[in-house]
Amino acid sequence: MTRYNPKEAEPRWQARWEDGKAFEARPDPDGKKYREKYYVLEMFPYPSGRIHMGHVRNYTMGDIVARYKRARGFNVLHPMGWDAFGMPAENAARERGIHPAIWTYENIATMRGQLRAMGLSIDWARELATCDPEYYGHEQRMFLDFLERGLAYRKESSVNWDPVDETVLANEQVIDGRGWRSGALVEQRQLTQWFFKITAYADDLLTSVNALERWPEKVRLMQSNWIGRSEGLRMRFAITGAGAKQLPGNGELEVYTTRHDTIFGMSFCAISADHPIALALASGNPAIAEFNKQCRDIAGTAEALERAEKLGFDTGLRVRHPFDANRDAPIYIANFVLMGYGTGAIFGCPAHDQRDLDFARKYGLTVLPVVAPEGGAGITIENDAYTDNSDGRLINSDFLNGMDIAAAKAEVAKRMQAAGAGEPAVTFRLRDWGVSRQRYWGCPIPVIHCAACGVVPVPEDQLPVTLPRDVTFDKPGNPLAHHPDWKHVACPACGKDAVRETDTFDTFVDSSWYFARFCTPHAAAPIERNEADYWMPVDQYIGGVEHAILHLLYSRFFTRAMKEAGYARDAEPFAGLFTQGMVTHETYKDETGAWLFPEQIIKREGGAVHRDTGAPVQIGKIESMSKSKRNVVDPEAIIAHYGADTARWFVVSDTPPERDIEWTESGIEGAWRFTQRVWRLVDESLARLPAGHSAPPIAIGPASLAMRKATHTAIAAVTEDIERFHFNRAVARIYELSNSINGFINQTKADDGAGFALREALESMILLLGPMMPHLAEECWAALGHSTMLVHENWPLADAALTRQDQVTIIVQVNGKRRGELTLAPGTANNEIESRALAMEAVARHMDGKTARKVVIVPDRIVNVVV
RNA sequence: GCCCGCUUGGCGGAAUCGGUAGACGCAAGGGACUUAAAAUCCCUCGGUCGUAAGGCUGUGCCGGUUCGAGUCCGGCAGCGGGCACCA
Repeated sequence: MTRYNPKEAEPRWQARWEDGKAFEARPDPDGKKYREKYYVLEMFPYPSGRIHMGHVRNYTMGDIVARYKRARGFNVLHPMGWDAFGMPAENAARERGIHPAIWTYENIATMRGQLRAMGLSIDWARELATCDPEYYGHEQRMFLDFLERGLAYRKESSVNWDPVDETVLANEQVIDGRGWRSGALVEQRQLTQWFFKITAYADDLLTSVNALERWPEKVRLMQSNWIGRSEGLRMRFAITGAGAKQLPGNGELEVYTTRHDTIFGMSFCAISADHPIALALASGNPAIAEFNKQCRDIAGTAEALERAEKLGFDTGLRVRHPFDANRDAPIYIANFVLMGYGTGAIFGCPAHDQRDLDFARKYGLTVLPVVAPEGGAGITIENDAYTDNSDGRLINSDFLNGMDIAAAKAEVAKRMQAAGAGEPAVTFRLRDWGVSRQRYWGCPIPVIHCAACGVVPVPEDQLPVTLPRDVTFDKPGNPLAHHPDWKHVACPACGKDAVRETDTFDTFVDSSWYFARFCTPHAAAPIERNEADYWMPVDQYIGGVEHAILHLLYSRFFTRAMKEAGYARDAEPFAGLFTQGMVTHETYKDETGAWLFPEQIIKREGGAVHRDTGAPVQIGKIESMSKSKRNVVDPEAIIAHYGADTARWFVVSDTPPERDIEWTESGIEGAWRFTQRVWRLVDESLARLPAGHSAPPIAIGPASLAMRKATHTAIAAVTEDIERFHFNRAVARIYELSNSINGFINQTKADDGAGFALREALESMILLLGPMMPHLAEECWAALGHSTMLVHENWPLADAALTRQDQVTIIVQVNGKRRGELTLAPGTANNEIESRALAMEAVARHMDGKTARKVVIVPDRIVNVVV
């Protein structure tokens, strides 16, 4: 008996696949139209240095789909690339003095080797890295097209500014109001930045997401909530008193509300600290200026905001109630009103909005309930606003009294419209996408700023605008801005001295179109439509849920923009999406509370000890693998020890792919045992197998027939499970088949057709596990006497005649409780089933001498005698 | 706070349409082979009563619909995720 040695076999098969260009994707092969395309893509990795188990899981799933679809006759595109721009490369430069490009390309080389060792069926000829000018030059080109179409624009916007590092921080880089690296207090700064007009597609992005049937419901919902459509009324109130006309808005305050039914409960209006009126007032009033600044500083830090008290500043201005000339309400500047949403101004109805209520209580404003719950005995408001917006009738509201909420809304909208003081409005939560980053390691934004001509696009023949290589990271701020000469250029329009834009793109821009570039990765244009139209959209996209909103939404926007600029046929990039769960592991701490790596501990009965010192180890929670908690297992070490197939098998066994999986030592051991078991089954069978391609035997014995049935049942089940992404179930079905084969081999006598049945069973099992364990499958396939590679084989087909059961077990119940079973031919008539059931001793016993009141029969399944 | 999801043996999980709850794997226990170990193979494995046959009970908790509920409906609890002054 020989043992399977993955260390030797895996590189050998990888080389053979490569030599045979087995995974090279060609559009429309042989000029024929009958092979349907299938584009499977996993989210490309950031080249951090080494692959982690999350990558192994993600890429194994994608590879299963790719190999399966290939075997089903599809023309499969399965590429790989690198999301290669981003901060860690600059951090490495600052900390270790290594150039971002060197660091990045070294990491790519390492990780490419690791991915290759996994035996993924990838078309490496299409590999790309976003930090390559060959890639980002096309991005710049498309940006200029977007600019021309008004899909990209510049505006001033406030950012989190770290005054020590002289850099803009993302929200998640601000911790307790301080920069994550410098620890300096973060300020809000107004900067002119580039934006993509994603809001232009807000409605389309929202309605279309619901049509993406092959996306998880959860992701569609998250996107819907993120876009956040609301229907309401925009209305204008007259500001009373002298001088009102001089204010922005020409004497009117425009507010947006979705609760116009509560207009009679209005006790104040509030405007944002950035509202034009607030800004106008601030210029003549230091107290207001100070208050506005305070609001902005709080707004910068998400955490502080959470507990922040409602604060207001009474402007002294008042608005007249639109339906009651005798009523008016004060205008406050309030810290909880956002300039970026609606009109930046609201009317406050404390009785029916919690924020308004908190504010009103603090400043002693009137709280008048105007909606009472249906059929209720009146309403009083203490500390909780009545915010139900579907159940209730209007009170204290003049002509609205007695109406339900919907009717009251309609009535108010009608009257405001008639008065020319309001109109229905749809508002989105979604904001335009700010893409400027004050960093070096990103795609340069291809524009030039000229004192005379303004913003001038870099002419096409000067693209790509490449990053200068000679940069220093010895001082804070953006190295591109510090570079002695890179930014100084002649204005393309007038020829005078001008400067380049030194901001680079958010790396989400790079990942918003890489899937399209994969279709024609070497084209001179960003996209070659003929080929791209053939491959796009991605049929199956696979990645982590953490990208459920931003990456996927940005890609959906970008594809729409590309379509508008003529680079794409379809608006939606990803027809099918699967979000896989994370890989978790137990955590370990020593006596001092320091985290320990899994390989530093030994498990003992009831606990664990340190491998070297023998000191007790505390076993902590099972958490997502992370370097900081040291609960990581290195894929390279696992592959070196067990081989790629075992690792691949483990990450799809037992746990449904969308859920978090726990990595365990015993789990990988179990997978390893199965790897060897498959080889052994094949190896031990060789002596008793007939040659390949023999016809089914004319006579077949009962054991061999049962084997054939088990084989075809497994084929049918595994096929369906892979189609539905139930890899863990497919694995279970393959285990069952291997158990059947093992039993078949171990039985003493071989009946008619045994050799044929055994070969069929083994070959089917090998074909079925091929997508999961491709190297082992090739090795077995060759051992079974095949000279061609398994990657070129077709997927096995289940013979319906062999998956049909010829005996069914019918459960016999009395009053819904299981009392026995009948084994009958499928399709047995109901009266036959009934009489057989009633004849059973166990049934008679539990009927207790009573007569059957009713007999419920589900053919081939169950019979229930009710007494 | 709002929205969404989940809850099944010691563990991961299976049960596609309301019809045998616990497939398959892991762990555990017993046995075979072996000088021994490893590897491998066989058996047992929700709880409980019983020598057994066979009962009873059991899918987070309470209630409902149904001949029949892990599955459907209502309520509650716990865990997880998303959003979070979005008017």
